[in-house]
Amino acid sequence: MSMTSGSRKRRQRQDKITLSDVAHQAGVSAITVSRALREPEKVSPPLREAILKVVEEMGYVPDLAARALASKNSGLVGVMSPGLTSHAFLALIRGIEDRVRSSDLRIQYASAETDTEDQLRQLRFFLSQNPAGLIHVGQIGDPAIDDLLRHAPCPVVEIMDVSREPSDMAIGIDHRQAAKTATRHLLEKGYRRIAMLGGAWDFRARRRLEGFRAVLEEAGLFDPALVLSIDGSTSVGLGCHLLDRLKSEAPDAEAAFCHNDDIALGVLFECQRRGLAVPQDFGICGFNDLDYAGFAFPAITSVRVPRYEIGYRAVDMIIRAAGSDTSPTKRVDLGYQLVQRGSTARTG
Amino acid sequence: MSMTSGSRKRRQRQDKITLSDVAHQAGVSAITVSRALREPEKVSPPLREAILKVVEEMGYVPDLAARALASKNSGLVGVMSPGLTSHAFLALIRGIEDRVRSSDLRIQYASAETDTEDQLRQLRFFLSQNPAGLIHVGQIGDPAIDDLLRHAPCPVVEIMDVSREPSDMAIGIDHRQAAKTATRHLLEKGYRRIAMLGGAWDFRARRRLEGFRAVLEEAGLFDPALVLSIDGSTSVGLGCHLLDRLKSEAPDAEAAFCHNDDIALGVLFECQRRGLAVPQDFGICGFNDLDYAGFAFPAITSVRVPRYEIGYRAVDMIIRAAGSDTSPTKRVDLGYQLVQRGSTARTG
DNA sequence: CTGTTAGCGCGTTCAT
DNA sequence: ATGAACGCGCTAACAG
Repeated sequence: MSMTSGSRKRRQRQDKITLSDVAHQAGVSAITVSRALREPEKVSPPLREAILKVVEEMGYVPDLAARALASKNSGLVGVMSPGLTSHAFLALIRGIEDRVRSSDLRIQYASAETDTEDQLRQLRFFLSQNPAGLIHVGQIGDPAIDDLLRHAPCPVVEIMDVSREPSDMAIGIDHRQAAKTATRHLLEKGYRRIAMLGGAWDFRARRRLEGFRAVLEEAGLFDPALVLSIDGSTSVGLGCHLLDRLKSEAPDAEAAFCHNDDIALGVLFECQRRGLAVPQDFGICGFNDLDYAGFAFPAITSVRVPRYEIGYRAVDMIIRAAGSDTSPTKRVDLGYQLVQRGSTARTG
Repeated sequence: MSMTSGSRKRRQRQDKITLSDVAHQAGVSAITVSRALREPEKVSPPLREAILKVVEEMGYVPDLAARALASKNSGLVGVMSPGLTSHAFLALIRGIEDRVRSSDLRIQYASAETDTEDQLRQLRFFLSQNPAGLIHVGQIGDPAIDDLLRHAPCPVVEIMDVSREPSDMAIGIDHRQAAKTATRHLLEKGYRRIAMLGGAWDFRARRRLEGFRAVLEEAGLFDPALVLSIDGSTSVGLGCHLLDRLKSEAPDAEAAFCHNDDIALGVLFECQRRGLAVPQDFGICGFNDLDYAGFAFPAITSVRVPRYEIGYRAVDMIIRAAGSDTSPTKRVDLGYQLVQRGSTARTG
């Protein structure tokens, strides 16, 4: 046909249109075009319209690198977490994007691995872009990461858990308390040999284990043999595997507080496979209250975490922190909610 | 205590360390430090080490905006898709990140909404950063988006489906063929009244519908009343809802080819709730083969898509396209695999 | 192998 | 309300 797409593209790269191209065409100076774009109210209406028309015609697109360099303001907010792509973060990301849409900020995600080295790599990478803010899924305990966050030259919001003093700001829930509520619920339903099944023991999972353990110890029912997990990421398959292990190591186990809903779902399937009736023979409580929890059969009791709101307000906190000098709220606990469903609805 | 974190941070922003700070300290010129960092082999070993030591001591971090501006090379690859956070893209993102790790590229994700306007917004945003490449989950049909991609001044890889001529390059599978295979499988298992249950009819879903329809029409079994969907994103809950509707509108329906595994799982749950035996009374085939498909009870038949490899090789294609002038492979079909499991294992 | 010069495209500052 | 000069931090191109 015509020339290859490759050469066409290469050519285009050369004729990049700059601010002064537009200015020249419109018969004004570059700075006026710049203002017409960023601070329209500072340019007289007729001129403004004329400029915007030229911008449109020429297909001018501002160069964000140049803008960031000149203004020392990248407008970039970095969001970082291991396993950011997990189902549980979907609502979080929606919240973030919704809040960002009406601002001039932009978001960049980094789905780091769980190891410290990779997280540091990603953090440094954000820092090299003069970020306007950082959102970090507190998963820490690592002093090197803490240190980097504490010295970051921008607002930092640690999200999901608020049970400890944040480097800068934090928003989320108290995972220790949430676990207590869930565990008490299982006790109230008459379960006694209660297990905790989970995956990687990140910071939040450890907090939940603390809550779980505290409640059961108070009741004189805690048994470390009922706490099962393996390293690595959680999955439905892992839930199946853990129930298997649990029932072979402790056949009398009669309920499980699960690390998340994926695990809970796996446990449910494995119960079905083994002919264990849920909730009569075995009770299941998940965590996060993902969309499917309410639709499983039986529906899965879970702990609802306000993930959308956490994301929305995390961005909000960054905007506020950048805006005013008055020190804003540093720690926000949004609370959780135990959603009781069929998987723990044992009667008698 | 001491001063607030806010003022501390503000101070830090001022003492940003630049290349010439390091150069001064090390007693060399700025460009030499720059080279020591980017092209170490061009600097004599002793000098290089001395410089890197100073870099380390001063905590110098390169400014990517300045680098991008000066070199006209941002090294940024934009990944864009509606619903990027869905469970199905987890493996894709892993593949992308794994390939990128050994390169000097960096990834930025944009999880656009499904509407054209938002997608255009995100695309323009990428383009304003001089991207080194674009990865787009072909979901199109929209001429405005096609046009933007075609004229992008960088390599563009459309991923997931390869059933049509790409703007630039494409890698994925043929969704039409995949649907044919799945539908034939249901026929072979003896199902006759076969439904297609889905969510948003994006490009790939439409392709699958074509394949589904072609096979059933050939068998004289296609019935438009058995194609059910609603607008909006898919979910387990939607799967439940659709089975409900299906059984009330067409009580004799005996199998479903589902838009994805989420829908399939919802259908499975709803069957359980209704006391419909799977696979005897009702057969279920999903799509994607997410991790849980193999662990459900019964395990769910699904179509495995090589998502990890698609991500990995998409980045690879961008790197190759940027590297050589020889025009590389434009369209790569990675193939799919029907994974037969219990949910369609009807005997007789 | 190392340094000098020049400028990437834009926004800030200060003038008009 | 508009513009001129300058520099952000870095690297390309050339020089030595």
